Amino acid sequence: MTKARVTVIDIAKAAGVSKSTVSLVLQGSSLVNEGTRSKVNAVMRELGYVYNRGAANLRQAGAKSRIVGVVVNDLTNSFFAELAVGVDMVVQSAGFVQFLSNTGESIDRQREVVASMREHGISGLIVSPARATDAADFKPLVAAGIPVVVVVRNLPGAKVSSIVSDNRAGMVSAVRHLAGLGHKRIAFLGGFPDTAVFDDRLAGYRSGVEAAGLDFHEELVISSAPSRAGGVEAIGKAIALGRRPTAAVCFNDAVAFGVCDGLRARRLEPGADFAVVGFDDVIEAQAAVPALTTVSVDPQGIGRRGAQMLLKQINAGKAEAEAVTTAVRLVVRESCGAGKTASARAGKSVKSKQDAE
Amino acid sequence: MTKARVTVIDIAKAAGVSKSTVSLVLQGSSLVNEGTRSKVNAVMRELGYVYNRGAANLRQAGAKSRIVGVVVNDLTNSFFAELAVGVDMVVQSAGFVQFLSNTGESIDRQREVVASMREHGISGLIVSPARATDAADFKPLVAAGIPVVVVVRNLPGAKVSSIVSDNRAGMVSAVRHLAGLGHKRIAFLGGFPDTAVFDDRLAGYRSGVEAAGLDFHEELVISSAPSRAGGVEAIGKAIALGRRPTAAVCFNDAVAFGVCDGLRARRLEPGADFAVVGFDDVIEAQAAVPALTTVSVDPQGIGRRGAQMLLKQINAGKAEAEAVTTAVRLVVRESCGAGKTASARAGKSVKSKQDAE
DNA sequence: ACAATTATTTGGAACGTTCCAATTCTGTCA
DNA sequence: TGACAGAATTGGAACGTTCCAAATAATTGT
Repeated sequence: MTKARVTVIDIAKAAGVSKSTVSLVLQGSSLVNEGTRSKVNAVMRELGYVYNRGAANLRQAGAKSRIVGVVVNDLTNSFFAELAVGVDMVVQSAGFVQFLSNTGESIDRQREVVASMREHGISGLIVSPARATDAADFKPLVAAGIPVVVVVRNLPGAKVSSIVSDNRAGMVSAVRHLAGLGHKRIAFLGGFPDTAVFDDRLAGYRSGVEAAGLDFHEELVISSAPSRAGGVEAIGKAIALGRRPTAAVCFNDAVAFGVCDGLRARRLEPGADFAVVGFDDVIEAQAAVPALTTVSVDPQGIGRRGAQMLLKQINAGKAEAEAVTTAVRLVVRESCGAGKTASARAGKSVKSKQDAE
Repeated sequence: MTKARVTVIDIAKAAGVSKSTVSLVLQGSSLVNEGTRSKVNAVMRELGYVYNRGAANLRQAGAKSRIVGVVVNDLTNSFFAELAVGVDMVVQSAGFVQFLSNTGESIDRQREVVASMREHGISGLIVSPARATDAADFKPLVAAGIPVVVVVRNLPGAKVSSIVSDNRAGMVSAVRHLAGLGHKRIAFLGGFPDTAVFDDRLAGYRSGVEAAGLDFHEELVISSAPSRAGGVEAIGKAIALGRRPTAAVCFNDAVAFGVCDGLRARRLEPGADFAVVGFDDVIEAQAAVPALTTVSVDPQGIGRRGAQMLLKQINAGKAEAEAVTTAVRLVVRESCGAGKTASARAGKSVKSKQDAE
């Protein structure tokens, strides 16, 4: 129960050196004699000294606080939780620590947390922006020389780095797979049309359809909330169609699960009676029955990659914005009807390959 | 692209007042004249001032940095992700910000992140300790007057607050439910025996069994890793038993899912041929087929509650440790064989009630 | 109009660190 | 031995805020 906090001056006094020397030791400078260094270290341990990073980066103005901010729009979604874990891994082993906040798609909340993070002097920010985020919102940050990396959702006008998955290519391969299984009418289900991610995935769907020599039908594109409930709704409309589709690619896995629910409610078995393909490859995808065929995007990898990019920019002082899109791959399981029969070894993922049943 | 950071002094100069006055405004003091206040605020907005919290809490020594540290052992597990979201909610709306780190059950990592958080001057810590955490590890923190709240896993010897779910009662009600369905041989599957949580749940199982007038058989307790794979393993051993059980309560949901896998591999249908009950109620529980009957612990609620407790202690200066255990409730779905037949409306949770089929 | 209050405002002096310039200590070499 | 280079150390002065005591301005009562 020591009263006052032990400071660098206390250490200096106890070790019989000056505070400057202690500071030097703290920074691992090579200027200090080996003997003094170990003595100082010993005293620090003995007195239970804890470094005061706040004071430090008050002095080294504007420099490195070793804090990175991480803002995600929905931590409840395991996709983002994985992403955060990825970020944490590289950030942590670089000696940084992460401020993590959840916006729950609230743009106000987002503004608040970003402001708060700024006050705390973050040296960089990784953000998966809430829907309808204004690109200008991050202007002040970059103007202040704080690197920003946008992940998962692109932010059209902003001059910041971004890293998004290859939504287009993912959908193309999903459609190609279904077409290879003989499907002629393939629907695109779910998602809000006002987002960049939706546009990309839809574009991929369209070019996949055309590449397969099929016709693109407007009516087969049915948008809905990107949720399980949305999926139920979308498949309902799809089935009500005059010429109903026999397969669907879904905006994301949540929608795909909803589609499966909707199918079963109509006594149709996903996989056998109707092919379903998701997008994201959330952890539940391989656990579900039938296991979901889906486009895997490796959120943790995105997190790691984004963190690396950010750290690079932090260290470089000021790097210019770069935009990378990460590869995705189709993981064929059961819900598309192509997988081997359900076995206890569910979850064994198979590289995209058109092994028709 | 302003060069230097704008400080309280710049504001003072521009507004024609002293820095002290600006500081007063910043803290919302009632001492300052309404006119000056609004003028200062205007100037701040105009110059794009950002508060430097680091400098501030350097001065108000040891006081409030408005940062709380959150350390979880496995963020990938949606249980903990939800918990983090719960914490974030209350912490955020109290004007705090959270440092979140993931230990991945590594005790070294845990030590590192806690140290790092301390250097950053957190004003409190919420931690779900990694397995085999030494109670003494948090001694320095509390000695320094930093409140610590342990969640989910108890830390026997430590003089810190804790909030854990009522593991015992949960298991009692699970067993009671199964017994009410007519099961006579109920197994306890999964989990590592060296943890406090395991002990509690096992104790609950035992007293549930005895309360139902059944005999406790050592052989029906089969431990394993608390994972899906562990569940597969455990059910394998259970089935190999001379007199095999007809139902099982599982250490957690992951184990329960593994048990279902293992049953299906042996052509047994969970729910119909063998009753399975989990623990935790992770989000996948209601999505799975069959939907998992499980003990719901509301991780988000624990997060909220823990955060409130922590904030209370932070504000109180120094509150003594309190230990709370939160109520749990059995959610009856399909995997125990008691649920209504699987419908599209899966996920409708039912309050524990012995509605035998 | 004057003292007595009360309402505002204000210069330093901290807080714990890092940086700079300057100092003291070693040897070493002529 | 004295000069000199290099190694090791050191005393302030910052950094941007808050706090304190004290000063100034505005208001009141008489």
